[in-house]
Amino acid sequence: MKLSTYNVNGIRARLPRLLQWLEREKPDIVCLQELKCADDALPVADVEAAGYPGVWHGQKGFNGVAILARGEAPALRQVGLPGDSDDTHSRYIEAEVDGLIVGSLYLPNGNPVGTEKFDFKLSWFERLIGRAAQLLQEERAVVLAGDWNVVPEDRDVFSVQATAHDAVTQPEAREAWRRLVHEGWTDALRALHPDEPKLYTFWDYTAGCWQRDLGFRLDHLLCSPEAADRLQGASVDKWARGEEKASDHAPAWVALA
DNA sequence: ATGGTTGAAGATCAA
Repeated sequence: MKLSTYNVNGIRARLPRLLQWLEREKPDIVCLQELKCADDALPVADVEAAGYPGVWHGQKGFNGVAILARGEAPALRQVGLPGDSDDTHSRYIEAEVDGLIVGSLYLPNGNPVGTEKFDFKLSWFERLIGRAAQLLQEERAVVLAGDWNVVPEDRDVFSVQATAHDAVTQPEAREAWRRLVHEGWTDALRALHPDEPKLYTFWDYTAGCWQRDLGFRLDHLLCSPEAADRLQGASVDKWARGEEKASDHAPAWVALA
């Protein structure tokens, strides 16, 4: 079973690329982020026609997450994270597919540091950690996949110096990430590629970053112990970033037994 | 030269 996560950066603008990627890679389960599209404007019929029914949590303008499954509709478990009645962002959706619990998440970017946006990032992260703890208590196979907007370690970004003031490298965000991982989650990409320096999943559109391979590792798949026991592979579909009209993120995936 | 690009919205914001 192959589970992929893909920040599409606008599903309507990206639909041809998304359908091309689904056809080529044939993932069994797909977590999408940054739909940037209201629920009533989502290209649900096109995605279903490609063989992927899904559960969707759209939002006009920005955010938006979904979970797709090949051939069978995911069973929706939860939309949004509890704990903040003022949070109107569509950044979390959770479903069950073929016995696997799947969360698709888009953690707030948090730039610029020192603003309420960064505070929101950290508070949202705490709410996610709370949900993750509940999931671990179920002692089932769970994968939390998405755009975490966190660079876990210095080696996961092209330049520490150039990104020193970016919200994705801040110590507070990394501390939250480590605290979550240490609860018992496996960072699948890093676990299966412990010595690979460039596990990048995002390359900025500007300044020729893609052409020069100046990337970030921002998209992660965290596996519960029951899912980690089934880990057979994990990688990045880097080719997708090089296509015409590509998202600035590449899909990342895990293969589970 | 404080640069560069993209998407969605709408005359900017978020990334």
